[in-house]
Amino acid sequence: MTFSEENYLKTIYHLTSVSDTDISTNAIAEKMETKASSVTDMLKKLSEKDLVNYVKYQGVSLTDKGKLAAKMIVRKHRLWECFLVEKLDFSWDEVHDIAEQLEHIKSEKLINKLDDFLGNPTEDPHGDPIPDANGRIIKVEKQLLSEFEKNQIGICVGVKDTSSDFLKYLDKQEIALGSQIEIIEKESFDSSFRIRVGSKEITISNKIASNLYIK
Amino acid sequence: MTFSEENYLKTIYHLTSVSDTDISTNAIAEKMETKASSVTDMLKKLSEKDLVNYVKYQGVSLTDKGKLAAKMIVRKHRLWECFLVEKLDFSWDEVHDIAEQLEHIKSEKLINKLDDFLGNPTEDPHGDPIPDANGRIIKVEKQLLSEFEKNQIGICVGVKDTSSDFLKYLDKQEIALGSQIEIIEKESFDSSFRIRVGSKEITISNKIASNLYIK
DNA sequence: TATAATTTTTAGCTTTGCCTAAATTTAATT
DNA sequence: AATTAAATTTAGGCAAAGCTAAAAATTATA
Ligand SMILES: [Mn+2]
Ligand SMILES: [Mn+2]
Ligand SMILES: [Mn+2]
Ligand SMILES: [Mn+2]
Repeated sequence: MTFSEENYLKTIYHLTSVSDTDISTNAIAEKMETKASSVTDMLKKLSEKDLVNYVKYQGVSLTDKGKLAAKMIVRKHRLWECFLVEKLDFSWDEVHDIAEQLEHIKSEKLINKLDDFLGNPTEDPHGDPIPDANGRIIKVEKQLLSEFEKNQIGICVGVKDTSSDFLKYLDKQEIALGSQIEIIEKESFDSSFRIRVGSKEITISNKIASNLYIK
Repeated sequence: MTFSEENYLKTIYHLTSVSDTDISTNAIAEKMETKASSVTDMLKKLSEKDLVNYVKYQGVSLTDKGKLAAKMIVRKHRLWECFLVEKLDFSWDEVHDIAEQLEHIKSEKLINKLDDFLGNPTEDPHGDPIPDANGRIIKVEKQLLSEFEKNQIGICVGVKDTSSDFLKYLDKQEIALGSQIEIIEKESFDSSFRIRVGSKEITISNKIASNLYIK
């Protein structure tokens, strides 16, 4: 499987986890920052290999084979992110781009040994679940902070947006995975939040609150 | 720089370290298991980028820029091999192919952090030197076992052939880096050797002796 | 329902890296 | 020195993965 094929599978997998309906050519093109015509070409190729169910003009979905392949790539991506943060002392906003490269390294043995070396983590540095060697995922119940109400208290367990900008903003506000967050006030006008993080009280916009997972 | 360009540079670098004259198109083609015409194409491209000095029909050599780039690839290759053996518990005959992939991961920061994580090793699992971040190499004097004479004693510090087959043979004979080797007898007829490794006495062919570095 | 807008596919072109076969240059032998 | 052999390059093609522009299908709207 080529890098490009792997990237398409991963993109379809991620898009599926949001909507669960068939994925459109344009949605894939947008996410991959490529052209719809290029996507069509690749869908034919993936279909030929039984990795996706593709019906002209009707969108695409992963076959079981394709879903497993996608999960294995996600597994590699997230395990490498763990490695970078926990062993090499990278910060969580630096690891994604490097993991985008490392996820394409081909060796079952390598990834399983890496898994053991890291102590078989179930989540990556952004709170996303890591599929095991069989593709099984432990789902953790979590809600967006934006869905919380006044006086509720929770623990930050993940981020939806994993962009470097957002993660650095969280660092600045001293919000990290494991931080306790208490809703002090919810401003009805702009849906911003007044929250307590540790000992500090800060105000965050609704956009921020919509990208923080709380449990 | 593409994977292919990197592989060509690395190959030219390795061929140079053997002969130090200009490298022929055919030599590169043979080592890379490709065709001479493909090599010619790539040499033009590398020349265009000032990575090699290339004169039609006259062979090729690395420019300073090309040599440094090659060393950085070798550095990555060997550091990853160290990682695989020392941290993930791979054996020395399993790591080369995986390192062939890992050496193409692009991130200065990654490789320097990996270097530190491993304790800044100066040699890889096969006894080959690891260039530092500036491309400097600590050369260790070493001779081939085949050049040794009767009654000489030395320590095995490297292997010339790094094929899995040869390394597995050495494992079977319990010869490893650091093993003490004593020449008991040198058979003049076939240039084979009777040697003592640790407490055992074994006979090895000249071919084996010509692939073991001793100090 | 007919037309317009949007989405998707097809057709044809580009680049990279490889190939085979033919031409050219260099090296080795009469 | 002329011829033969070997090495190298050129010419022309192919597959992967991308692109633009045009055609076709689907969806939305008047
Ligand atoms: Mn990531
Ligand atoms: Mn992640
Ligand atoms: Mn190696
Ligand atoms: Mn090595």
